[in-house]
Amino acid sequence: MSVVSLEPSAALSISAVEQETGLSKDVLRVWERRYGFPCPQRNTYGERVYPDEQVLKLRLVRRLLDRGLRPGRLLPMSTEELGVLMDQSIGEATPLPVEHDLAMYLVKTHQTSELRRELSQAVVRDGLYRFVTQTCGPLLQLVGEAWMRGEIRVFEEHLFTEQVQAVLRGAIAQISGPAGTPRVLLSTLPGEQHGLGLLMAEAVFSLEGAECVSLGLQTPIGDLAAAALAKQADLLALSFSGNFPANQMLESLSLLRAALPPQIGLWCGGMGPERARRLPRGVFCLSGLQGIGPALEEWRDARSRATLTP
Amino acid sequence: MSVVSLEPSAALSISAVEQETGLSKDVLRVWERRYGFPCPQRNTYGERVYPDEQVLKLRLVRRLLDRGLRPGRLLPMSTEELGVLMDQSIGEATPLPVEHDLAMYLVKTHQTSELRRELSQAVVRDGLYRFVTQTCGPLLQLVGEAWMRGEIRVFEEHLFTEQVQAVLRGAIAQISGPAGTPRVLLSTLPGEQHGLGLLMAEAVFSLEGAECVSLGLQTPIGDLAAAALAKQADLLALSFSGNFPANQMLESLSLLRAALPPQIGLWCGGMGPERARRLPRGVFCLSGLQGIGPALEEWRDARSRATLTP
DNA sequence: GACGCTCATTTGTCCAGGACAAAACGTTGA
DNA sequence: TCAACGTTTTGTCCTGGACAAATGAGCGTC
Repeated sequence: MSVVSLEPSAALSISAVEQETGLSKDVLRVWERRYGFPCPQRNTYGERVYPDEQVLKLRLVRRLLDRGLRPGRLLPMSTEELGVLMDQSIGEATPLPVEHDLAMYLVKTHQTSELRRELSQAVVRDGLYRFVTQTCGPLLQLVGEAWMRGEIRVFEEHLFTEQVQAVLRGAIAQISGPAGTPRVLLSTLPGEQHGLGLLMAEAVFSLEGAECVSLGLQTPIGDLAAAALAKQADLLALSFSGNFPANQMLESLSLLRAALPPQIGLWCGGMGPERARRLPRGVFCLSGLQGIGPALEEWRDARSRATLTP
Repeated sequence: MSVVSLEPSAALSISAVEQETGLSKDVLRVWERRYGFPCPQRNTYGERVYPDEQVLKLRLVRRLLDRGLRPGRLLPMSTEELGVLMDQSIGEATPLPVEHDLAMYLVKTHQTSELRRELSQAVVRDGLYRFVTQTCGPLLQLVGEAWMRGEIRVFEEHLFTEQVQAVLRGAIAQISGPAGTPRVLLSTLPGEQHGLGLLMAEAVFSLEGAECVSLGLQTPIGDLAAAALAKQADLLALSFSGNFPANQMLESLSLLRAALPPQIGLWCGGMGPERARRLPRGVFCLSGLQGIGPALEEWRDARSRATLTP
């Protein structure tokens, strides 16, 4: 009945592995039956006990699954082969501008206040738009990749996130005016843990003259539709990180499109939708933060045309 | 294979109920076997389909479980009887100051910018300390209770949370100095979704002259220990909402206490620990936000005594 | 009355292995 | 390039039995 994982190098129960890897118990068992991996030992009571290396491999598999690879192909491979695949899909480490190098250094040495100062300076120096698109976005990606390569730990990513969030929220508070068109409702779907993408989008939307109403993270679908109506939003914008399960994203977008009145636009952005082949009808995919400006322009054009020629 | 919950009044699959209620599939099935509740219908494929009312009742049961009651007693009861129990454990609805009434009205009518203005004014008028302890805290509880009674919807709570968060973060940014004693690391455990408690604590800690480093929500246990060492924290402060599973809280706190060097204090606060009978040795429970000041004072006393008489 | 012990009961998790829908894939034809 | 269709892969759900851990009750001791 003990559930939680404990000592550093202890072997884990099936529940603990479920938590660690995000793979359900059913999946862990059925993989073992079908592919022969994982092949946990058993304790005295016949319960599965997963050695650390297998958990590591499972985590790798999980990441590659999220990138569209399939279990039947991945599970027979060795940990090394999986590592190679992973490197390929991450791509070459891009050469860094100096300031990004500095930021990564500050993250790795936990110099949070210095990091925040650098970021704040960058906002003032470059302006919010360039800060978001050229500093924030790339940095976020760098940190994410460094985490995947195991170069930084979770808490270091958290420290980084907090600093960026503080700077961004401060900047947004300054520029957001009371009114504007269109009125944009921002949020993420349940399960999405990452909020920086949303915050960056809010910054750019505000800069482009839209009125932003953020619901924060993880709003249930029904509530998104209800909120859009209640706040009389023109657009509903959703942010997806790269880890968000692709199936769930597509399914939820379909449901949401159906639940939403047709005149309310449904836009989405982030690593999730950019990797998707095709989105449901009536769902618009923003191509990066830079795509927000042109998209808004087009929306306003269409709107004024519709108003002028009824 | 379809998983996600959908239309407003649709009945839910076992996976959806697991997500909604936090009760595992195994538990849902074994309760049905043992107590005859829940008693879901079946779809064409023989899969369980849970009507809304049963999900509602399960949610109630879940809450009461977290308060120390036991399944064998709760499950045979009717929804009404459970409601009575719930009311008892919530306590009488406290009479509201007028300003809280106004805030609740603004929440229910989705007047977000008005709400934010009111909150900002309150900060300036009453000072941050009184704002946090006398406005923010009680309001948060009111909103939570209103949600439990079904008076407000999830998205309305989200809108509220965003406004409070914005105001709090703005205020914290202004007061937080670079140094101070003790150095406090703040976060929540994985699974904790609510961040306002943490933010309020950060505000009070900062006001009391401590140096705050926030890790944001949901930091894994191992990373909390690592972060405390890396940032040379004096205290690790964790926030728990009332929904957080009591068992998990106690178990995690034990683990954490063991993983942390003894000279680093482990403090916790929020609805979770306040209801707990007894916490693990070496874990200190803050009694509300007002408890932070005295606790810090005592910590500083103990510290200076230890330094003076080595 | 506080504490420690044992024993019975309650409760959550785990297991096995079968079943089946939905997603992904591959092929064909327009 | 796209649509339609059969095949394979894959995740989730099912049943019902087993058992350890948590809880509570009863009892004796300090």
